[in-house]
Amino acid sequence: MAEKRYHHGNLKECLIEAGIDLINEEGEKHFSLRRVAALCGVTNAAPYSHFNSKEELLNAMQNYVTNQFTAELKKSIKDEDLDSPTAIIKLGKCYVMFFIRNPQYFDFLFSQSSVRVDLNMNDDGANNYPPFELLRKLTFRVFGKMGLPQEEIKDIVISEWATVHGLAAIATMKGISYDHDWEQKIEDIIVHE
Amino acid sequence: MAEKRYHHGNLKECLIEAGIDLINEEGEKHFSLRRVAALCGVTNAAPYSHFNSKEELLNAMQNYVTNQFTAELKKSIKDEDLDSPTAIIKLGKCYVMFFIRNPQYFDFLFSQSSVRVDLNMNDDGANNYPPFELLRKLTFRVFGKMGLPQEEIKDIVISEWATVHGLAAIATMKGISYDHDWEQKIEDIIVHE
DNA sequence: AACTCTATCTTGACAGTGTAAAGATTCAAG
DNA sequence: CTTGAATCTTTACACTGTCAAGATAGAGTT
Repeated sequence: MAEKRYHHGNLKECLIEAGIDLINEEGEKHFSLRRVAALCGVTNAAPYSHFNSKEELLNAMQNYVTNQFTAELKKSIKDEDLDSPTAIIKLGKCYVMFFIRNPQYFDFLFSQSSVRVDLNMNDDGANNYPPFELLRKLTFRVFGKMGLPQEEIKDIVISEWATVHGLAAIATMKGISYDHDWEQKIEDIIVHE
Repeated sequence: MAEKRYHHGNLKECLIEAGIDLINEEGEKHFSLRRVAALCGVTNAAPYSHFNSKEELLNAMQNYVTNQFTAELKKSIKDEDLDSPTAIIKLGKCYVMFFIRNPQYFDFLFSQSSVRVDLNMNDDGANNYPPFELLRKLTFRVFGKMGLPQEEIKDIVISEWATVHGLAAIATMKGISYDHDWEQKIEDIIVHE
């Protein structure tokens, strides 16, 4: 039982994590600034010392989850041969399975999200959405080695992202019934391209 | 100037259409029952004569838009040869372009939506999400004629849906920059499979 | 034509929300 | 020890979804 102090000491991070917990347990619908504040043992307006609005806290929470997502994606290709197509398949499978394991996160991350991506792929992709950037770099590496022209690879990148993102969207829809093993089926579908 | 009558006469439909207008103009964020009621020239609690909750009105609005979406999809393959793969491409292109023309609708229809789909495709698909059902029937028709086994066609259906749904999701993200012609690119990507 | 029933809309209230302003408390630097 | 900045509380306001009670109007019956 932590003693009740005037200064919380770690409120900013506590708000972010409590907010994510709240979304996991009750859904974004029942999320509110005041409830998150209460969960951290703090009053109404305390969050405004760290965030200028509810939306800013939600953005911070999205970044937190996105970092977690990106870390898992990176780990999924850690021991793979980065010049082989199997790495792309591993990455795509991880993309979908992350949201099958955490269905709440899909809507949370992508509905009214601040994902930034240059689909023209002209610049260095520095401020692109990190999961997309992982997929983009890996795909250019693999298909570049195979001698495919840049423009064709661009189409492949978009196609790959659409496939895995679409599969994640479908798999996490609330009214979906599916008896089979997603992990297996996803691999079949990705490989089949 | 409609005279101010106690009974609106057409409130239910008026609420649905005014609600959709509100979402188109200000986004789901600023949608509220009271504002929609005001737009229809009616007070706070009037909507409760036609809907038991805010969520019920939102569902009705989603159905309204989904019907519009389904009608456009049907029209897109009206003059096509339903045994040819080109029909599938037309349908898929229409799926994506609908949301590129109406970006607000993607989040509105699919975030926390009540889409119902049996991906096992065992029953007759009677209460499946209509746009999916269009794609499913058409695909079984085309690839059935080509002699492909049922299980393989099932995978193709899911893959097709994931692709067009994913493309729509990506194309309607707020932070996406893309200089080329979506309609052309989408066709390339769908055909390439 | 008068009456009644029912669907529809209004009024007023309540708890919960995001947010702003003003004040209280603590901590760290000088 | 003092002072200033950072952090948290208190209070207040407008807005929200929802409910209960009452007002109104139209449709059907007699």
